[in-house]
Amino acid sequence: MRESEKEIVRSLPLFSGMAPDHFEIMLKGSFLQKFPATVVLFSEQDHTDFLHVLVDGQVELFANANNREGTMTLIKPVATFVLASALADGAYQLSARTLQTSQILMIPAENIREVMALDSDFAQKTIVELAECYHGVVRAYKNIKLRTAVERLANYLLVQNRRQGDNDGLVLPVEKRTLASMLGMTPENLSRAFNTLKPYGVVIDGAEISLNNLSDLETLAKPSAHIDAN
Amino acid sequence: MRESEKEIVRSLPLFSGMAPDHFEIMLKGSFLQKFPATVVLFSEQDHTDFLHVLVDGQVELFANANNREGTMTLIKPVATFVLASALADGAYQLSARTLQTSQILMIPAENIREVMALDSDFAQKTIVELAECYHGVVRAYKNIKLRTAVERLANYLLVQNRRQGDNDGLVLPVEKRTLASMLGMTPENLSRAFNTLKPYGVVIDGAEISLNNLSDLETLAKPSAHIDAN
DNA sequence: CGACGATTTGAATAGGATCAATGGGAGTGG
DNA sequence: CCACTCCCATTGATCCTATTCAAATCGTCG
Repeated sequence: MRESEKEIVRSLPLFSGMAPDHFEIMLKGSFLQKFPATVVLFSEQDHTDFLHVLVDGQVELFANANNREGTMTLIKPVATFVLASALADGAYQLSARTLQTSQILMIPAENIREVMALDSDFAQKTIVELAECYHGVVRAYKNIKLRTAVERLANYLLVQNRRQGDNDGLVLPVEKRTLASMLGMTPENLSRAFNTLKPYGVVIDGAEISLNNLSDLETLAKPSAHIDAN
Repeated sequence: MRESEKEIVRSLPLFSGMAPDHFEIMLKGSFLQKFPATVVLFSEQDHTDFLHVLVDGQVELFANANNREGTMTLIKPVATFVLASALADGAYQLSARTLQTSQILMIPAENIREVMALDSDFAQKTIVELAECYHGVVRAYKNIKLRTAVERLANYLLVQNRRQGDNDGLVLPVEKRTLASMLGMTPENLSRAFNTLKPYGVVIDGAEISLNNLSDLETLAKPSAHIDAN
């Protein structure tokens, strides 16, 4: 693993502020792996002893049941995933596939536990990270339970617009069918939802979306600090 | 706080095995409070510095958005709740109300952090508890995203049947309207879902449900170890 | 160019919500 | 003890949202 890659990992809030020797203990036995796009990394029923860090690329976490499949979340670099599984019983709860060529750092869960015992500051950060993962799922759960498909899309657009610099527009970071699955609808329904938003100033050109009437869109979306992420 | 009540709290996996003096540190400044039924304990936007332990009674966690309300989960004694909020930023993500007269122990979050630093075994248990909370929400999220209302009800009945001793029947632990909200449907739709399940051996008599054809019900429900809790 | 998959559109259907009305229990007060 | 009230639960009718199936269009890439 190159120094530059180490620095990328170290820049995560979870690892920043960690003593260098603790960081080295953690990386002992870790390995950085490169995967092509569209590869299934693991399945719900699998078992893991590694914390994963997506260093580069894009990963989709999804689940299957009753012959249906749904995207649960999208991971963008740099971020950890399956933290809870690695720290608890080791059972993945979700399947994962790469959406793009991706580099993933695998850290033995045992190392995490070892450093947590040595470094109570890191233990605290791990707790906070885990708590944030929890809140993330709670948000997603509220989103799908309390909003209609059009509302979910409208709020998604508002969040992306904010993240991409408040330029009254955004570029979709994933294919529309993946977005549809993440928002809990079919691709056909996503297409119709976009049409429904046209009167609210939403103009679609492939993956590029313009938002020409934010205030109307917000009136429809009713964004909530308790559901929508930053 | 009585010794008998302390023992109840101590019986939780999170606190069992904790050294007595650590347990006392944790309880310092804690208080046990009694609430009548139908009382809102806190709201989504509130802020907390306490871990809550439901010692007796029943509590519903719910959320509001767009003039809608939905039950997120039901807490039954003895269990902790809002662990993630207490340990992280202190923001509740959910509102809570009592469904019955309830006794709740409030433990200062600061105490938890203090004992975690002293006792790495407790820190590890806290992590595991938090990871299990996370997995619980992921299960709920998959449940609502991948199953229809009838399937969710069928699986709920199978889980309750198992929990209540595999006696081909069960007693609903909550009012049907609360169950409906928890399963993500209207009371009317729950009523119809029960009717849909009649051909599968489901007989309803108030809160008492008989399951007279488990194998057909399972065929419909397609229970999954990755969604349904134990 | 041709093939393949993603996206969009249309039509029909299903799942679920809403509105309205009725039945049924539990609790209250006379 | 009984009547009354209130809220929960059920049923019917209708509407709306979203899925399914089918077909056409668009884009990308070899």
